[in-house]
Amino acid sequence: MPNKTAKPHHHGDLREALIKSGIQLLNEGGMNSLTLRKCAAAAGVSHAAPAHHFSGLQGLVAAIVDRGMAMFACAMQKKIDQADNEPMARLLAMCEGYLGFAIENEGLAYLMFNQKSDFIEKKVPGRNASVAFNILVDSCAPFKDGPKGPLVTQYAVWSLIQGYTHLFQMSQIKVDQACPTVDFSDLLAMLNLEETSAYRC
Amino acid sequence: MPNKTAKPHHHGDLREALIKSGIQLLNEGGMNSLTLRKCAAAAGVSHAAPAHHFSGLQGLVAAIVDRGMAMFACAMQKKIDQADNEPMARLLAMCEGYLGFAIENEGLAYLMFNQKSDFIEKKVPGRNASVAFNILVDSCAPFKDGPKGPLVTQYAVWSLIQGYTHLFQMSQIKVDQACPTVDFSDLLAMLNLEETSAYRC
DNA sequence: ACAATAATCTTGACACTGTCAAGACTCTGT
DNA sequence: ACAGAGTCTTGACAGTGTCAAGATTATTGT
Repeated sequence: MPNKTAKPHHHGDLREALIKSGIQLLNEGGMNSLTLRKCAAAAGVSHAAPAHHFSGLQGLVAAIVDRGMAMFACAMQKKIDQADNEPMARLLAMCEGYLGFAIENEGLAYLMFNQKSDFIEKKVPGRNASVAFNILVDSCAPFKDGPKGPLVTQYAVWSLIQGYTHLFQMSQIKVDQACPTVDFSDLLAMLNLEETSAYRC
Repeated sequence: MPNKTAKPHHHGDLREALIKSGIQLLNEGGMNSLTLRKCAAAAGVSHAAPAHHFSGLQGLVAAIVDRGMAMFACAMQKKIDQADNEPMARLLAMCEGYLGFAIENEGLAYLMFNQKSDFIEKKVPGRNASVAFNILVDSCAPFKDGPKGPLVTQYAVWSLIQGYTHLFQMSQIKVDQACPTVDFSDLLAMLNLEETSAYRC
């Protein structure tokens, strides 16, 4: 009879374990620490085992990105829910969730935000990526459309927060001691955002 | 006597050749195509030769980034020089140079923009990176400072163009057929930029 | 219940990578 | 001319992703 206390031949939930190991490796040692073999080792499994759950490294990355997107969406939504029920406060909260997630999950966020999306070619972005994207869209919805529709507002906010996050990650935004700190609310305040006359819900 | 037509033992300008090969590899096959051994092969030299010119792969990358920054600064300056002598036109031109460079040198730009800068720790960013950064600063100079000084304007513009470029590179901005194209001028127009009353030169 | 099949994991191999050490070649300055 | 510095080659090593073959376990059909 099989000894249940000893290591069983089947892991049980290797796929999940590999994703978790991968995220941990990412956040501990950055992009270059994410390795199929290290994930396998962390899960206590041989180096070729992951191949049966993901199509190579690319497959594992895709799964990790999808998982990350779920966490990302959660982080933003949580901030939004804590904010005042007022469009600008909620938009800022969304952005703070965006940045906060990137800071707290540096390696993971780097991986996520540097994935070429299949948005155009396959028209099928990851499920959780869509959830995250919709949070951004919804946060922008209460504001007046630009001359070319709502996309202008969305892209402006997205570009601004993504750029700020990116510069932050690349340590190009100095958190200086001398001059007053420039935080994201200062940048957001520079955007010409007008709320639509009527609150919709 | 040495036969000059045959391959000489000394390359002549290996350092330069490696940088050029590296940039070509980057723009042809993206980040994962940049390899010390491939650069060496492209320069017709053994796999360990590069070590005498750069401190490993990291050193080659640093040199390539520095070279890229020079090209980047050129691209922006060229656009600025072609623009009307008017602050907003020049700012937009700078941004178009920024984006244009990233599009024309996809792999190189990706590498450059994803390098963690030593701006804070070593206080010494690459020489050419400073040149490029100063072009951005100068382009923002004619506009009124935010409540916290000129940094707000700089970071707003930088974040916006960097974010837009990044999203573009990641194919997250759809160049759609149905809805009117959102280009960067639309986003820049959303920024609250007021020129200072007096033109300074 | 039991055999066939599928799923899961291991082992071993391969090509490719960066890096190092040792040595061979070539140029330069004196 | 010669010594030394600079430049490049060769060979080796540990990691890496990926594949193929096989061993082990779970599931399914009858």
